[in-house]
Amino acid sequence: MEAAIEILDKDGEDALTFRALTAHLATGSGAIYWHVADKHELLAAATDHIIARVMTEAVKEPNPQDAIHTLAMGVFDAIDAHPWIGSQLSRDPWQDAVLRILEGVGGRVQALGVPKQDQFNTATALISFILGIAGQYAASARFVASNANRTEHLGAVAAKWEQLDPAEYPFVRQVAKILPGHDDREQFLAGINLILTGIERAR
Amino acid sequence: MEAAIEILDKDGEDALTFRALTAHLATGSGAIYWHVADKHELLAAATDHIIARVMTEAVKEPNPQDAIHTLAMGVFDAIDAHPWIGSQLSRDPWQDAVLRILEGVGGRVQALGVPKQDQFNTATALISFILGIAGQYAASARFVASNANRTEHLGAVAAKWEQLDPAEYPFVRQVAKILPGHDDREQFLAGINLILTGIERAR
DNA sequence: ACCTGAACACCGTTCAAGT
DNA sequence: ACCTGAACACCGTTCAAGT
Repeated sequence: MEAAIEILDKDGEDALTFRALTAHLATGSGAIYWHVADKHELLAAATDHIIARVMTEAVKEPNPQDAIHTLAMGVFDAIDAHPWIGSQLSRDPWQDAVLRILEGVGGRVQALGVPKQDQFNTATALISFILGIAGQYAASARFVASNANRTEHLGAVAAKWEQLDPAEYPFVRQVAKILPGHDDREQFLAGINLILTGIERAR
Repeated sequence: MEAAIEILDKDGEDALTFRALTAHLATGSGAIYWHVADKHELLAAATDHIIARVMTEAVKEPNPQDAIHTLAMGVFDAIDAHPWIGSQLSRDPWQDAVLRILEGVGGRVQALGVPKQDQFNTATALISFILGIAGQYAASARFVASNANRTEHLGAVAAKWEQLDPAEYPFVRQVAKILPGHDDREQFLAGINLILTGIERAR
């Protein structure tokens, strides 16, 4: 598990192959298959390994709104530190790691006083948003390895957006100016707050 | 393009290989590579092909809230009809198809009267939620081919949830009862409405 | 019970050679 | 300009054989 995470963190998700892992552990592929059913289970276990730590740390917060914040930011930071988690989370909604997040979010949704029949839809809405961000963030990370060429990459995307047809893409052209300077973290928090406001209002 | 979509719809995303496509078109792999850079571009083009149609159909609606509804449901229905779109959308946030959705959503967010500095975060929050659902829905579709064993599959998931430790997973155990009977479409709409309520309130 | 590692059945992609 | 298809450099997974 640790060896797998090490490879994923150092060289990205494509670098984790059974051959790379067997080389790293000086073993045969059969040895790994004895402990894990397939590659998907390997990735899911590695993801759960990290998310589990994030969740237990976020448990302390007593205020439900704040708890959802810390919880969501915990997931965000985990994805930031290990971008491959983002792809894995958005790939399979029923893996253990997602279950942990659902429990954490769901508990706070309950504490928020959301009526019982709305709790499932409310919690999964938050989860969907978080997983959506996860996938997007992972995709960005795949393009840009270092933070140095991140701004460069966003600049290139923005330049492409500004060359779109003004009649067809007025909005995209307008936000192209904000894109290179925008803060992912703030953007994520804004989304969480939007949903929290919706929850509060609906209640 | 049509041949690729045909294969994807009939046998799922794993079935689209260059070998399957060349066999279907009675050509060589080089012929495809002449028109498309790589597999990712092929998938992105196929996705854009379908999303483009959805978007132009949703343009008519004058009321911005209703427009966001039709637009989101259009994407949802497209994923329902072609589950591979879900994976593809959540994989790359900067592909053409996502840009189309962003423009559609962004325009309505503007029409909703959201202050200029909040429009980007608001529109991308909606996009993130939609892409999050896209990934999850595609994952479900990967597990269950027909709708017949969908309920069966959800029942199995729910049964697993109910066997979790009551102390650690109280919320998940509680919603396990609702899971098998729940309606994805309604769940999706509830999420959209939650965000729309948040937008309205913030304004 | 757990590990070895060759072998199998695939992939995406390239590129010299054709028309 | 566009296509052919063999060849390359990989994959995940299996399984007889070992300890």
